[in-house]
Amino acid sequence: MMDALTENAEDNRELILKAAEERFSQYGFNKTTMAEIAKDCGMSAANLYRYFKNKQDIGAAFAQTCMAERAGILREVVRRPGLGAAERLQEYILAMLRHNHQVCINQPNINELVLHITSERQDIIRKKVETEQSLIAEILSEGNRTGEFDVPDVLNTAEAIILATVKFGVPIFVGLYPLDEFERKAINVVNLLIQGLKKH
Amino acid sequence: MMDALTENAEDNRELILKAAEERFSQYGFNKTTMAEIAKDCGMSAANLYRYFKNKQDIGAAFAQTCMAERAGILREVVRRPGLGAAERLQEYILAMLRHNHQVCINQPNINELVLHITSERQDIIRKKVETEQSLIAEILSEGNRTGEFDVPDVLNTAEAIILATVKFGVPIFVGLYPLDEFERKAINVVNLLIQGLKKH
DNA sequence: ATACTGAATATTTTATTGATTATTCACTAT
DNA sequence: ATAGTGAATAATCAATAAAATATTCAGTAT
Repeated sequence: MMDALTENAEDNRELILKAAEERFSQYGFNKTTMAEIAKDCGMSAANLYRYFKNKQDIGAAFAQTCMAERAGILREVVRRPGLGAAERLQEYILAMLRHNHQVCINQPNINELVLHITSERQDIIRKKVETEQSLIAEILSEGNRTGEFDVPDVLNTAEAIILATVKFGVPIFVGLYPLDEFERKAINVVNLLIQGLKKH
Repeated sequence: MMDALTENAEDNRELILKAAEERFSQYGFNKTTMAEIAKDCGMSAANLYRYFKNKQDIGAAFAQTCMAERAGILREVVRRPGLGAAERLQEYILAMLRHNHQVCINQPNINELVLHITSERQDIIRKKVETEQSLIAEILSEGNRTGEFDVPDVLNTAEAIILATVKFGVPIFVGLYPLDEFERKAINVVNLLIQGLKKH
């Protein structure tokens, strides 16, 4: 899979990533050194470069893990049984808002890392948006199927919903209002959107 | 009006503000000194403090001018004759997007200043949001009156529309896509919102 | 009193340097 | 060949000093 590395190479990547994640979340990206990560793995700093191009790439891998965790939480809402489409969309946005809030408040180091890395790795953002677009598309399709919604272009509409709810999923806005006010605002927006999605 | 200052005090404020605006837009906020502004006005730096509490307050006054200019552009759309409510809302958002874009591209210094000042002067932001909320409320009320819309809570809905279109009016997002793609996205979002506002 | 100034002080920015850290490389071991 | 190292180099950070700038103040003029 990785070009010139054999069998346990992937294991080594995992090992390094685990050590790095530990350090990153405890002390932040800038304050953990390659030497520290290497020591945690029982190897030399130079050897890290056999598995990752540079420190930023280790950060990027971690950022992707974080994105995947967020996607997992959102996917749970999409798959959760017993919700109507409108209800599900609202739960989805609220879950996003709460998770975003949590990470920013409780894991500022991680958040800072993700922010820093993604500012130079647009591809990670693109992939994240793509994933979340398809999750919302799933909700919309379900709504179409049950007759609750009437959405002609599911993907395009999913994109519009992401755009319209940017304020609830992006870290920079987190401090702006207390969580409960934020939830109120999110519900307002979602209700407006749902009005536009419904079959009339 | 200003507490202890007489007649031409207001004129002096204007003079200072004009000089400052010139410098700020040409060289940026940080790179213009109080001494320079003072020299442009033919007075000493110390004397500036009779008219403004400090440099930041001069910047804040300028920022408010910029906000007022933006509000003026948006107000023109709200008052423009011969538009349906839905059409007007779309024109409003597009005008906001284009103006935002313009300022960020053509006057980066000004934009930087506004960004910097408003980060420490939440009151200016609050006032801006309030103004724009009432402008959108005007559009919604008109839509209600003509029967095009059916919006029970005009102010609340105006707030939701502002939230949902944040991405088109806030400088940080400007570089994200080329203008025409941005317009396409904005139209998508507005159409979705309009669906939700319409009388059915 | 109001309007203003030059000089004094306080704060911020910039430049410089030394130390830390990331990254590369020549080399050893298997 | 692959996996690894220590040492060299390059890039970045942190501490500090020097310079520039914001702000205050004591005092002059009207």
